[in-house]
Amino acid sequence: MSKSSRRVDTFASHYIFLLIFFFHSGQLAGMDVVSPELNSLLPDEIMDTEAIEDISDSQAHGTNTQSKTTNETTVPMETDTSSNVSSAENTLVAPTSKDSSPSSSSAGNQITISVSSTTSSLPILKQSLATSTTSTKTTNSVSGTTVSTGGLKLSGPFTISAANHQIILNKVATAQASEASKSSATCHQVIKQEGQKLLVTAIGKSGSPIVLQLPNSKAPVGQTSADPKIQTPQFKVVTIGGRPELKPLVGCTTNQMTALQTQQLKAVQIAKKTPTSSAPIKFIITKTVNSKGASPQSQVVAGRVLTQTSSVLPTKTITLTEPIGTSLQSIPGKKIAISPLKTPSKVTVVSVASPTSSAPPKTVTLPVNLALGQQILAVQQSTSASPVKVVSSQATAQNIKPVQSVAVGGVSGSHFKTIIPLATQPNVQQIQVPGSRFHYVRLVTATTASSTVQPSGPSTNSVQTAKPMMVSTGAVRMSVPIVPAQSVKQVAPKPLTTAVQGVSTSQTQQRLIMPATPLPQIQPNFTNLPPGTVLAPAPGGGNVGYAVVPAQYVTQLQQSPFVTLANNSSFSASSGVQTQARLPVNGVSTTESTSRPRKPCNCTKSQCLKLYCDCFANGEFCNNCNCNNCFNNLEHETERLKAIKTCLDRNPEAFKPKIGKGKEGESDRRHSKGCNCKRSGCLKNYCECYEAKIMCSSICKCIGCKNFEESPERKTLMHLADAAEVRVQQQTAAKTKLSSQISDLLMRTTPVIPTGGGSIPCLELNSSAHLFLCWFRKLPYTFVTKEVLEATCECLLERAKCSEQTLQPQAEAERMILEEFGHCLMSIINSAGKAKVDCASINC
DNA sequence: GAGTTTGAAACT
DNA sequence: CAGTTTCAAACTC
Repeated sequence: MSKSSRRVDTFASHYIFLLIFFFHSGQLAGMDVVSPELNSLLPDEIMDTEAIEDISDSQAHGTNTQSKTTNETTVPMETDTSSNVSSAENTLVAPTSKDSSPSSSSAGNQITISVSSTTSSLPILKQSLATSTTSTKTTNSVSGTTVSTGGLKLSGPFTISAANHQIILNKVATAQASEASKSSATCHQVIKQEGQKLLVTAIGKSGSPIVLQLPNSKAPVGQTSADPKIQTPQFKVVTIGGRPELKPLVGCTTNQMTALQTQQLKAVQIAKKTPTSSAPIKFIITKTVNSKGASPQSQVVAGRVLTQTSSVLPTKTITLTEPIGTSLQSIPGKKIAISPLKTPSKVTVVSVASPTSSAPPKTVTLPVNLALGQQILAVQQSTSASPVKVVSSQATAQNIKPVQSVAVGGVSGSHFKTIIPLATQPNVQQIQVPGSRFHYVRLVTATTASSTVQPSGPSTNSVQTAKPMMVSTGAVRMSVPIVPAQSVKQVAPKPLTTAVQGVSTSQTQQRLIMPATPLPQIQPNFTNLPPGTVLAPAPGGGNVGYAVVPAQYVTQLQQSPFVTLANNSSFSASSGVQTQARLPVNGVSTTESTSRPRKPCNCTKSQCLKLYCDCFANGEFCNNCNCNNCFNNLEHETERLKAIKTCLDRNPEAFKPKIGKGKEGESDRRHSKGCNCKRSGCLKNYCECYEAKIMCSSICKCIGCKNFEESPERKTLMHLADAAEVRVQQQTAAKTKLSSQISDLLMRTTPVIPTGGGSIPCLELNSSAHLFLCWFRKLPYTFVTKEVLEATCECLLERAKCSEQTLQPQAEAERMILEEFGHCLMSIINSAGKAKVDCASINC
């Protein structure tokens, strides 16, 4: 188990944020804007009954706490702001690749920031880097830094608070948009590639956009000037609801790397080597949240206080590699503590290091995967004015379509910038909650077609799950049950034709959640959504949407190199996914996926959009099912969303697990509603309680229930079931043993052809004799009876004695024995053939 | 595999 | 909320 994995087990309260930016090279322009409505659709809290219960109150209290949590080092929650930076293993890997491979060429624009549990090779940001102090009590945070190594620079108001075990990407500080536009390029966060691709995000109160700039191949790396003029007309930068009251950006200059910064970078590298404290770093990426009634400068995620980074903080440079097919995940307007994990969440920015970059790649652990061309989300409001600049050093020219960035401010006061892709290529931004059974996928559908496929960066992120986490955003609390000690790996080594990358699948459950299409009327109560939900894009449902996508689906997308979105304006992968249901759920945890195999449904009339359908009820897409007229797929996302809404309207807890914890003193597991059995005695699988292998409880309304502890019928059934199970096991074991014995016997009976002379000539058979012997064994035993064998052996022994008495040489003796053996066999064969003929004649 | 039984979900 | 209908899984033959 990796170091990080152990940490996961140790630090269940640490959250890992995985932000994945999907960026298709051809789709750099294909950025989607997340509308406020969509943001409103984002679950304020995702709660699981068990998870909530599992979440001790101690953690629950910390969710809203802010600055005071800084001193709570003992609490493994996000409130823990222990200043031990060394422990923080947040690596931001920004490899820049010049990979000109066809697949990569398109992907070249991708910048992936992924949470990686692997700490080995990645540089670590240490607390030492974060020398700045935030306005809040939170300390040891680095914000508004520009991280650049080599060609790519990531500069902007992101805060890395190693001390808090948090890495926060801050949106641009409150600088007004106009100022931002006018301000020096440093204030803009521009991703510019070859001068054609510019992604601008105006996240945060400040109007200053965050620009990920892919530097022109010819352009010197590190050139981060975000001159709006330079921004090609291909990109429209729209500031999003910058607040006038926001503080001006400070330290926007990203191009300049102060000596202090350099030292910090070094410190980071050093930090990697230094043993870290046990406390994991929590990485939190939050979009600006409406600060109604709340301090705009501080945000609490999962009990942790996210504070604005002070502008004083020196900028950090993070090298980012471009073509990383990953998705940035963030829920705009919502704070998400994605990983409740105890494990230190690492955020790895995986980039293909461009050979041109002289500077060695710097890694900053960030729980985020960034893919250029994707939305930049989850930016915490920060007082720091320093923008984040991301410059890709990709030298390969890429066809990038114009991108519009649209200001989406004004919703609940939340301010965030989003990038609107003009390409229709759907992008999936996967939000991974490591260790949790949830998969959050943000689907961004481009409006323009872009067929290029980007291979996902060979980044592997493994994160182990921990206990259920609770995340609070402002007044919102989100708790996510997490499968204990399950490792979540993100493997995107394969070049994928789809934009989906960075799959994590430790899930044991897959549940659905959100509408993929901007359906304002559909606002499911995510609180009631079952665990294992996945947010995914809806193919036909508009530009941007959140779809509830089974994690399996995501996995399939990632794993399947055959899924292609090319030339498809819609998310055609859905069909492909469905047809690929047999693919392993994920390459990582196949066992898990098989641990809970879902039966294929057989729905015929419900279109799999009612709770009759188990797939739908479990928030899963139908996969390899036998259903007819199935609408439980991405192709019918609209209908599906409506159905979800209908179900939730009818029963807000429709998608909650039915089996939850019972009252105190009762069994740990009980049916949430109880059964209503009348004729089955609750001893058949008709009964949901019995099916769940739990006894009926007081809330059941069953008649003639026999599913209680002392029930003799139940005991009998249990015994029978146990006996049957034992019998099956025994049979299986017997079969296995028999097979092994047969194999072993065959191996033993196979004569060994000696290489040298043997003392027993008759056993030394040449290859011909060996083959003959094999054939002999295949003779019907009726012809090779014991008597026949004895007679044969006697003949052979007699021949051997004769040879021995006549003092014949060994070779001659062997020959004589073999001849005798041949005679014997011929006799047997003749007898067999004769018998066969006789039998045939009789049958005739 | 077809038909029956069963109980949850959906409907009224 | 109760009664009825619909539905698909579980079960039986």
